[in-house]
Amino acid sequence: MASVSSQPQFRYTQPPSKVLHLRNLPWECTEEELIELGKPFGKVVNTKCNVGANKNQAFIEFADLNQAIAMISYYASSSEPAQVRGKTVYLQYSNRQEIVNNKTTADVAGNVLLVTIEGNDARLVSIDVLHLVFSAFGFVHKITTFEKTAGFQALVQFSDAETASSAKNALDGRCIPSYLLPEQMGPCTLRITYSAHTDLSVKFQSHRSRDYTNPYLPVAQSAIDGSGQLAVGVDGKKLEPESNVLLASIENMQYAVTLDVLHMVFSAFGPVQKIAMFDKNGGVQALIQYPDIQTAVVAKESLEGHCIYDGGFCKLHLSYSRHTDLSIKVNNDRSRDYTLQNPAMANTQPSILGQQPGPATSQYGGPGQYPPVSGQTMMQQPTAGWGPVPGGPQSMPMQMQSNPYMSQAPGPYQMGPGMMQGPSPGGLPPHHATGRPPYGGPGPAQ
DNA sequence: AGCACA
Repeated sequence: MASVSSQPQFRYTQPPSKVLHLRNLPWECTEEELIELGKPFGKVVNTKCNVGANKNQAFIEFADLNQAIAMISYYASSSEPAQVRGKTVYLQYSNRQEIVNNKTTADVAGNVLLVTIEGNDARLVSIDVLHLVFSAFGFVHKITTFEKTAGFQALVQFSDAETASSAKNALDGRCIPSYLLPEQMGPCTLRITYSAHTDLSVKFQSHRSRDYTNPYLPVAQSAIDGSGQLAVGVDGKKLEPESNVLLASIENMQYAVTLDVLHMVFSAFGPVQKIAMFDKNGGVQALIQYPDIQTAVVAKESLEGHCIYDGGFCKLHLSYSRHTDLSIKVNNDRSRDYTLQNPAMANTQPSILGQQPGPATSQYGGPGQYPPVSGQTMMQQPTAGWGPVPGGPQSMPMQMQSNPYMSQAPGPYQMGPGMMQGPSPGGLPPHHATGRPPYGGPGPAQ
């Protein structure tokens, strides 16, 4: 009755192979257990575990066919079945002749994790947020971040593979909690595999790499803040990947935000060297380049979360760019290099706008001062001035300055150092604290 | 308990 012409379905009909197929394995059987099982019969040259939908199958490949035959023969006549952790394992010849591509480093557990951050804003995830997230599982020794075709990735080094495994198991496929991210950011999913690395090489503390084990490691220039202090701490406390280039995204852009508007807004804090605008994720973003980091820091601290126009319109979100020098190919309505037409102005010459073509010329065609940062000045904008953001993080320093109630307080000096950078040698005076216009120093240019 | 695409 039984036809012998059909595909072999029973183990007795499988032709011998040096690859054995195992089933009914315990959950997450390890390679070591498979090797132990096969070792009495010959040399195990390859294995693959966690095969199949239930992850309870595996393959063992012997160096020689006779070794596979020996194992099958033994258990075919043995009163004791093959077992792993006390669980009976069923063996048969595999219908494959070799195990393909098994255990190539990537899924061998190690102390270093390769983390891919997925999401539109993945590259805005700071190394500090990553540190915070992974520190929940144990001491994080080092983190490096980098950009690959796979996206924004990080290597996270733990003491040992056990700690790394617990972090991987808990975090793989999960999103970074939104409260750790800037509010406009979309979800960021973590994809985690083991890295083949065991010890990362971190030469500097910087916005893209950290060594939390070495307090004496030199700090990269890009990670030093305006007061010359470390913006990074080996304890991971106060950390900002500061840059002289700001990335601005504009939320709720009910009104057109032009290059000139941005230039005026950001010039309040110092000379703007370059601006590049572009569309991203259906919104508008811009990169604004200052000559130095401290100016960018002040601008970011002052403007973050605030709106260009009253009513919550055109809310600014600022982060530090990884750029340090923008490449402006052409001056147009989306990008401009303000240093080209008058190189001197980057340091001293405030009358930028008067030399620019375009509609903004009329705004500051006169005295050539950087616009003082006050509500009044901002009100010159088409519809409104700077408005406090409803429910925003804090009120604007410049509004505090013009607030009559504030005059009773001992001035802006009560504001913590976090609100603005203190004057540093050759740096930007805290204009919105003192009431002086920025760059109103000796010999204001006319 | 019955053959893998990472």
